[in-house]
Amino acid sequence: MLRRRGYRLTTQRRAVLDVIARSRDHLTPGEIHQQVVRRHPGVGLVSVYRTLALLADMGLICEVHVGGNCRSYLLRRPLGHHHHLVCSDCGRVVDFSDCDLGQLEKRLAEDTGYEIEGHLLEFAGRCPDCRAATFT
Amino acid sequence: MLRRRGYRLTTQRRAVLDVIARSRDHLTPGEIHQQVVRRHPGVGLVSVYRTLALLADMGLICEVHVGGNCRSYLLRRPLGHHHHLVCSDCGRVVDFSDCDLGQLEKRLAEDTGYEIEGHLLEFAGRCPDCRAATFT
DNA sequence: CCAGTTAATGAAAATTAGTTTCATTTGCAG
DNA sequence: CTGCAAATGAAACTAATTTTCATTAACTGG
Ligand SMILES: [Mn+2]
Ligand SMILES: [Mn+2]
Ligand SMILES: [Zn+2]
Ligand SMILES: [Zn+2]
Repeated sequence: MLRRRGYRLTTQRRAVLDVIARSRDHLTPGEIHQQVVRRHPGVGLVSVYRTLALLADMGLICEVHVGGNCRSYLLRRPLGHHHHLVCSDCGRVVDFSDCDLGQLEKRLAEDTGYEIEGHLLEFAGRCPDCRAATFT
Repeated sequence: MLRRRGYRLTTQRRAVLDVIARSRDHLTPGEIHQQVVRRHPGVGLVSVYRTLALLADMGLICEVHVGGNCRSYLLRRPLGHHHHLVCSDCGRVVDFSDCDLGQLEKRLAEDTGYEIEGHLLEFAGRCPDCRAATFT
């Protein structure tokens, strides 16, 4: 796949991909680097970052948004359970409450054996203002 | 609300909350600090961080998970559009593909005027293994 | 209102994460 | 093979976040 897009197939890229493919967990760049170095000492953390950017860009790896790593906050307007629709251009946020995921949640719980505790749902899009601005 | 939970109502906490409440955007700790300092010079960035942690903990503010700030990756197993169910204990990830949000997406688009481009959906829960481990 | 207690703060250092630069290496097309 | 551009690693650099600790100030009880 890398080749097909004109990227070179280097040992470091192989190694990073190998670690990610082997693991069932999600790993941070640091963790990936640690594992890479075991077999390939000398591989730099920089290359791990570069490879991850590349792979994410190509859609070969997924990001997981667990926990409070993401730092961007706003007031909780409706105080209860709700979700966000965020403008990908200006960042404006609209809240909404009806997500109706109970059906899906129940099925997932049955299929996987997980005891589901909650969910994160966010839509991204372009707000009316930003859309208008484009056609000016 | 702070008082009710036994926390002191300090000027810095007021200030942070005030900035967040005023703004319609989501703000990073740094941005919040900048605005706080305008009216209250001398307030430390540290306090902003501490206050944010507190408020998030109490559920008074929302996090927004936009963009690639979160660094945790795993191989994209099903290559197409899909979502994650993450164990909140050990981090194990299950992929699933049927999210059926078209209905909601359409309604949101109509109600808000946003041109919706995509969504992020993640469930959190405890995997069978971790659940079993509890009852040992 | 006042003093005492103790949670909360700010300065500074320490840690951690991520990016940039640049000389050197290496994959790969020819 | 050879040559060259892409990719790498070391190191410096920037930015974000946490820890430590002496000082301050919010609240409690009188
Ligand atoms: Mn919200
Ligand atoms: Mn996935
Ligand atoms: Zn917008
Ligand atoms: Zn688990």
